Amino acid sequence: MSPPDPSFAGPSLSGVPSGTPVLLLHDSLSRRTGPFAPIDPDHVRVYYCGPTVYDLAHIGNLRAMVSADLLVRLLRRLYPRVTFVRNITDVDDKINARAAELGIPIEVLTARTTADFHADLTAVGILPPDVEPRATHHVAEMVALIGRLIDSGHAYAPDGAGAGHVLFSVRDFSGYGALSGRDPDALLAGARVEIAPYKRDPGDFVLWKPSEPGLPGWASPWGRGRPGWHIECSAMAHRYLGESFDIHGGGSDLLFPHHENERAQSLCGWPGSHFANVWLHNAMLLVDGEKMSKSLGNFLTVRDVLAEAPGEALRLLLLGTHYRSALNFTREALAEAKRTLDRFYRALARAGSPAASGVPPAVTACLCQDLNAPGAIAVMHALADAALAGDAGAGASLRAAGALLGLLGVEPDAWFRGGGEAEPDIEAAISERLAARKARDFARADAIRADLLARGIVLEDGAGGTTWRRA
RNA sequence: GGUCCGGUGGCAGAGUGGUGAUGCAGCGGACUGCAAAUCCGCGAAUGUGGGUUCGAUUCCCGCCCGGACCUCCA
Repeated sequence: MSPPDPSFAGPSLSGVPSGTPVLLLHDSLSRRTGPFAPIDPDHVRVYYCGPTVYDLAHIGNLRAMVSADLLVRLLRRLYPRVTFVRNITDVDDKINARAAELGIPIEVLTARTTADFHADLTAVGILPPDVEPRATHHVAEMVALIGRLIDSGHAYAPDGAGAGHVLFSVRDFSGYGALSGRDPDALLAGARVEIAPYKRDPGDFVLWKPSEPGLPGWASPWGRGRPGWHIECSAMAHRYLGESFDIHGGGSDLLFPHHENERAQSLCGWPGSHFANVWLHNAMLLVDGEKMSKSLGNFLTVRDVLAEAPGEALRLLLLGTHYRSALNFTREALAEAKRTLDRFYRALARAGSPAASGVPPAVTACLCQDLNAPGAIAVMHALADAALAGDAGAGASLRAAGALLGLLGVEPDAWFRGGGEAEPDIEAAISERLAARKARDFARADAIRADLLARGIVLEDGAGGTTWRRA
């Protein structure tokens, strides 16, 4: 069976210039995969939920970020302008608790965690968003939105025991539950709903709550307080992307309640708007078959993994499973991803430094099929085969394909030899081994090779002499 | 219990109403002093029972199994 034909241009719609593939995306709201039609084809607008900055990012968090990065990279190739907004949640009870636990100011914790987050994302080739709003910088917008919701009867500020709170009334939004496929009545049966006596309905959720002295708080019409979790995304998405925008994404665990509530707030706050036209949700990442989460304590941080393998290998591993399928992380798969990159870089080295190439249509076509990155990687394998056989053009195509996927960004030499101990020592050992081989002292030659291997250096005897690389 | 998603070779993992990609592993061979890398070749899969169809891995229903969500979560 032959690999996908690299000349295949993919599906196209009439009226669209031939050769321009149509992007198909799976929308969580409609539960269908269909053509993506931007509100403004000249300016695509995307919002993704970013991290709550109280702890190091784990590789499950990273999966959502890589999924978003792939989407945005593809959109930038297909459309002239893309605005990608990804927030930082820097006001949250977990943050307050962690800062108190560590005995450090909240601002120190959030600043440090944000910096760590950025470093981790950079290490796996994730490009920064166009706007990265922080919740604490947008409290005014949240207060304004809450005011609109109260004025329109979608939210209420209870008296008595609930004084200082503002709650969203799920009963006053007929579309509640549509995104997550839930019947509002059925939700009431949920045992984990916090039953507060001041709620009109057990499903009502907090928009604003009073803040104790010593904890972050802002003045508001309802007294000093702090925002609930969901309101920030509604407020910030509106500020930077408008009432209606194209794509909203995040992990599938955010579908309910977070995204359901965001949607309710925004649709009620700006009647007639659509909020997000398409909802994208990536499936969970598992470790040893179990969902990894901060609450379960079984999580691997991005740093844990980067200590074992290059960031690019982790990225390839994450891209190797379609974003809507569960991904079970294993060390074996991480090692395999690293070896795959070895082969790709070997192919690039073999192909030399040819002129720049466009992204192979087959790669774009795969990605346009609801971000089928595994399919795109399969095409890259075929290109690597051709490049290894001496096809310089295939090498250029491989590099271009890698660029679209955020891979193969360094030179082969840096990939194989970057970092580590000084090279003169290695070269000297190779010279000594060469002399031994010429003298047919293979025991000595093999001892030198074994010694280098123990230090992480692999020797390869080729027609052009002996080369080395780091294992 | 409710809602949703999924079960593809030893493993990972795509696509598809008409004899099932790709990678890893395995086996045989070439090359090599031996390796490494590379190349050639080989074997290997659609959970289960029905239905629709000329034909189902694909569409529909039941069953079994797994996962996610059901107000901390990416």
